[in-house]
Amino acid sequence: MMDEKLLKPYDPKETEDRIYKLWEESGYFNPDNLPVAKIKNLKLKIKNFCIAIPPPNITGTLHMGHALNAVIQDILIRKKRMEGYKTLWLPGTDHAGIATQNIVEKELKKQGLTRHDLGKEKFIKRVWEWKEKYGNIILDQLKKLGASCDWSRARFTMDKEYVEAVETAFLHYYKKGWIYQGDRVVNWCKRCQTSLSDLELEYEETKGKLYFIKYPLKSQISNLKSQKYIVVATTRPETMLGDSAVAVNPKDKRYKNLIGKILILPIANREIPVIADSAVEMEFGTGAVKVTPAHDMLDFEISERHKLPIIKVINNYGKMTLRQAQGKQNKIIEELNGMPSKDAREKIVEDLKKQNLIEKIEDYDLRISKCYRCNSIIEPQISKQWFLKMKELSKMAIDIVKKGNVKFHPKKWEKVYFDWLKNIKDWCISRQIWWGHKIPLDGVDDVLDTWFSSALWSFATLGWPKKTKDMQEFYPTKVLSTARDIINLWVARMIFSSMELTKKKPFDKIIIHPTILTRDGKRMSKSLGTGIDPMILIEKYGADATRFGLIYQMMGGQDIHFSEDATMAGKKFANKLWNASRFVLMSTDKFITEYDHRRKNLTETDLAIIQSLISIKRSINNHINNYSFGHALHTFYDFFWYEFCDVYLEASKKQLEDKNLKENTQEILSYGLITSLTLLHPFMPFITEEIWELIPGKKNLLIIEKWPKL
RNA sequence: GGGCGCGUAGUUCAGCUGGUUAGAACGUACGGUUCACAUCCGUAAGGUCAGAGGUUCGAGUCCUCUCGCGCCCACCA
Repeated sequence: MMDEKLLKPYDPKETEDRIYKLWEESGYFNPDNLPVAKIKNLKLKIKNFCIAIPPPNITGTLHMGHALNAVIQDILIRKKRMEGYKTLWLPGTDHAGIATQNIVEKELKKQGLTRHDLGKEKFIKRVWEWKEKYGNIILDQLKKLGASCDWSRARFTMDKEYVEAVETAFLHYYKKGWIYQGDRVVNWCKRCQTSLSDLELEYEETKGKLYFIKYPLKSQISNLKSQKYIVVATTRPETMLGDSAVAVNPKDKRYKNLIGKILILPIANREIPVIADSAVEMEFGTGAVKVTPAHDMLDFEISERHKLPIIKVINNYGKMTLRQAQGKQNKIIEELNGMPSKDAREKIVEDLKKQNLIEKIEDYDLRISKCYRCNSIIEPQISKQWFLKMKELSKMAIDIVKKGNVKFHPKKWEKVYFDWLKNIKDWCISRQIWWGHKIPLDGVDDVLDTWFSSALWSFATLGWPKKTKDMQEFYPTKVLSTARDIINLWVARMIFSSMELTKKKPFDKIIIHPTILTRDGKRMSKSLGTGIDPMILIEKYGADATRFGLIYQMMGGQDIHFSEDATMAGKKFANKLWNASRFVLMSTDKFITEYDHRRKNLTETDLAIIQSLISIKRSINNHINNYSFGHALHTFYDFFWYEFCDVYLEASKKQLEDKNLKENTQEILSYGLITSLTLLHPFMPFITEEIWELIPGKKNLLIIEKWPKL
């Protein structure tokens, strides 16, 4: 008897939630419930396969990149589960320090409140409320996509056990002497009121000016009578009040006789020395650089070498603070004090012009740094921060990839990784925000860089530092699939954290997936309105079609110029599959998973389709193993539509009427359909499982059906 | 300043280690379809493979240069 369902066209909306529930109730997302986990025979070595999801930030909802990444991981997981591995996909979310704090602050602002109005305790409570809401939305969205994660193991980077892991890691480094506190010039965000690491900056090219300023010599030099001053070039004249020297390159002949001489710093009227330091580029500007240790990283390093005083002239809010700056009290200094640094620049330049101390002003293209979370301009600023020594850690991270024990796919991304690690500076791990892991030392208000905790993700989620069964079974994990923009921010740090803390690598392979751009190749962005919401695609076309659309366009490592047409094609394809299945199920009630093609009495058409099936099984299997998901899906699509449907199904109509051919034809139809559903399941899990439900004679859910024999 | 990637039909892309008249999808045009599917089937038009030079019996595929587009990194103030 035909199932009533088969009379209607395929409806993803009616199907998907029901099928997902079926999976959840089966318990098979949890590796401990899989048939393989019940095997008692000790001789059989159970193979494990684990992926820890890159935890989405709780700042909002999933975007297309998350969706693509989730589908990639789900394909790998579903295939391995069908291959009989004890398979775990561990889900979770990230507290995302600054990003989340900012977004909750924005919410408060709508009510006219700041975080200071609430106070720390109440504010943090608010953030937890936000987390409850959005953390769950994200997990629900992953479910909508069909992600077969073990939700019973879901983790959050600030849950109780995770806090323990973070503290253990910190203390481990601390005891080793790798964590130290010190005054350094760091990237300071005036809005977020915190330090940021170099990786947390974004850069913007802007048109600026290069100011050439004359710094007069205190005394005339006998053999160089014409020399009355040194000209320095700067893009930031307002910082000059904090200068404590002018530096030149020791090899620079132009300034040879001036090294050690004293200059009078204009406006401040302070005496500063001319020093020699090889960090100075002779070719740039005039070859003489003003040294402002409190507001420039290079200058700070120079000042350490030369033991120069550090004079802070801009405060944490970007305003001039000139108590230390002046030599002699003067009117201009008084006026400048408290002024925003931007205004101070104009005022200073104006005054220098009056004194005839500006030689020239040139147009200059410069690159300004901005906060990656709030887009404010960064103010390099001296402050007391915590640092983690990178020397040993970066070496470990380099070695394990060099040896080939951790592999990038595509391989070219190794270079990005190596280049960063080779020139790495110590990691500033403290942040002056409220939302995050507290630095475990008494009396410290700072929190840890959010990436410090993310760096522990692959093992903290499995129970580290405890010696859990999960750590034994699933660590190291097998694959990390992620976006290229966090190779250093996250992947590299995960690798060295793991090498040091667990003495094992965190994963074998790193898949760097394509970035999803708009059809015109622009960045998808919410604020520009160029983004596409994967949930809307699911609503319109269904989750299978959405998955299809993403993967179908994922050819090679090339970025995807996303076109909704592919999603629409996915919906059409789902319908094609549905109708073809209807036809097969109306024509036969056999259940054939393997077919002996050496059997006689086959028509040419029979032979051709059987040979195609053999070849696509192999091809799809290889493509998935090589992470060529797009190619795998194209292979399946072409086979199923143009060979199985257009050719074989059409031919079968006549063959079914022929008594001598009928049985064979039925068997081949069944074998073809069952093989197809199995191969397609990792890509389009809902519809394949739904059709599977209708197949007479099936024993399991498709989710644990055996992957076809090659 | 350094690095990476891309430029193939109107559009989005395949084309692996160089080898027969360069492929697909979508779009377009025309035709068909009561028999699983109009979310269908069939037919057709469309490309000096960015440009120049080179290696080769043979290059979209390898090398060099040029042009165009995109991305990343860097302490030239």
